[in-house]
Amino acid sequence: MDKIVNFKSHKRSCKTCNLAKSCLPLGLVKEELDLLDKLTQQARRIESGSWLFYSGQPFKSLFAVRTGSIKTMVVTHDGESRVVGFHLPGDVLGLEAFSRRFHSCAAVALEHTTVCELPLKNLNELCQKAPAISRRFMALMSNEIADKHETMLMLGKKPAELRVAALLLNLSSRFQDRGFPAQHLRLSMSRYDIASYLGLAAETVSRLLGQINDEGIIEVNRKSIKITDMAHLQKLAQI
Amino acid sequence: MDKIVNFKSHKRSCKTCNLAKSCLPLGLVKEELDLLDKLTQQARRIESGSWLFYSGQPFKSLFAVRTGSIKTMVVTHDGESRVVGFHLPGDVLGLEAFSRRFHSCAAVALEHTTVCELPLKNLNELCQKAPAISRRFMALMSNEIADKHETMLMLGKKPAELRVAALLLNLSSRFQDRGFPAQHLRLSMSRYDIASYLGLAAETVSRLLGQINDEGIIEVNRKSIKITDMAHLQKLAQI
DNA sequence: CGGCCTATTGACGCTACTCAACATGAGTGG
DNA sequence: CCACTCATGTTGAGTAGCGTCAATAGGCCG
Repeated sequence: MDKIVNFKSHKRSCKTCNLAKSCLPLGLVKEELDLLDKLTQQARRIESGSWLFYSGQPFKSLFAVRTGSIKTMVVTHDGESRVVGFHLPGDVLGLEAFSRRFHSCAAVALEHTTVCELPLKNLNELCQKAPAISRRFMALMSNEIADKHETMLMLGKKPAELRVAALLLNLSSRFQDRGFPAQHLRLSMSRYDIASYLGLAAETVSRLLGQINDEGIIEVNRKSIKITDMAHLQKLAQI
Repeated sequence: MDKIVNFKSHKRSCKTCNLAKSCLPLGLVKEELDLLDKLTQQARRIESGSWLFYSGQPFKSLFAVRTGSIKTMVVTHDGESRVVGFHLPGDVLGLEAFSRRFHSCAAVALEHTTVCELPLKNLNELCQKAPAISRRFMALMSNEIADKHETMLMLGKKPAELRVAALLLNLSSRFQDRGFPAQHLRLSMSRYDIASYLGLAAETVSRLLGQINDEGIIEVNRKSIKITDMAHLQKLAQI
């Protein structure tokens, strides 16, 4: 019951990676994947709590999560930071830096994590050679914009219980997309991270997880969440 | 004092449009602009309050605001809607639909507005012919992601006064980018729109505008805002 | 001039924050 | 293996900020 979810993708090539259906390679043909493989660097390991990139750092590479998970956060002027996203295997990071040439958020590993690195240097010519890859990038970015819209919707004045329920469902469905049971989650992020992401206090998150637990909808045990009444949870999240 | 700001760009070509420095054409060379011009359709007029596109509509075109202003909003399952963005001349709309092939938000004119239309149909080959245009799209999207991060930061647990001050400053600087005085704003959106965007109640927005007015930092008169103490306003917004 | 929509202002209540104490688990060293 | 420490999570009490409801005022249109 400890490590319910354990993303694995030992393959070194995009062509054979089992995350290909959600990651960059989606929809690309063999020739394009070959180009992509040539560019992709050896996987990089990141310890829990250490940075993949930080806010203000020059934009050198894109990253794709291979195993583990990562949070992205923006830092306010007074030094405090807010979580703006949780990223699972197959997710691509760094897209927000294309225009400004430096990262406008920081990425921190939530656990032992490995990522694939795509140096920007060769990315431009890659896009030129294979327009499909270019379109794939646009699709990823456009998805991210739509995602942020969803989140903004939630952050604006929705009751706290709804927010927590919505996050659980979001993670659940993303786990499922990656081939894992939708009913069992292992939250790699802390209550503080969740609170920051949802615009709540950590105490409130803790209280509400307890409350939803008491209502018999989920079973909470620290990082482990078991969804026992999916329909009811969806009702809480107004889905 | 009524129509302080009145964006004008009568030219029909991207090459001569006075918004080119903030709009799509930014950074493109003559040949690329010619391609863009060939694609761009006759400007379209939209009455105040009517739709440019709505949520769920098939993705057929991108739009660039020429004159006027537009709000984008997402609709929740229970029918209520939230504003996710305000768009001024030179802003490009519809980028969130690239991936899903349908619009995930709705766009509504806040006043008499004209837009340039770029049909998706020819967009793909355009990107292939001129990779710089493709890169420009990516830059616009990446900017939008970074922008949404900023907004999410604000929506998460910032005091109401800070949110209002931050929005005023955001609009002010965007007006200035377009060659208009930073001190005079004409808000084309209603208090309800502002409230929805900031995750507040309309009454709260009204109260806080009044409060900031009483503090001698701005002069509010319905839609017209005059910023009299910029430094103080920036302090309120913690910038 | 009259009706309508938007904005303002006031009173009240509730949600979620803050501060604080406490519990629990993970990691460490003896 | 156990005791200790520290980080993380839980629980409780009190409170402030903002939302809700309601009434009123002001501008804009026909």
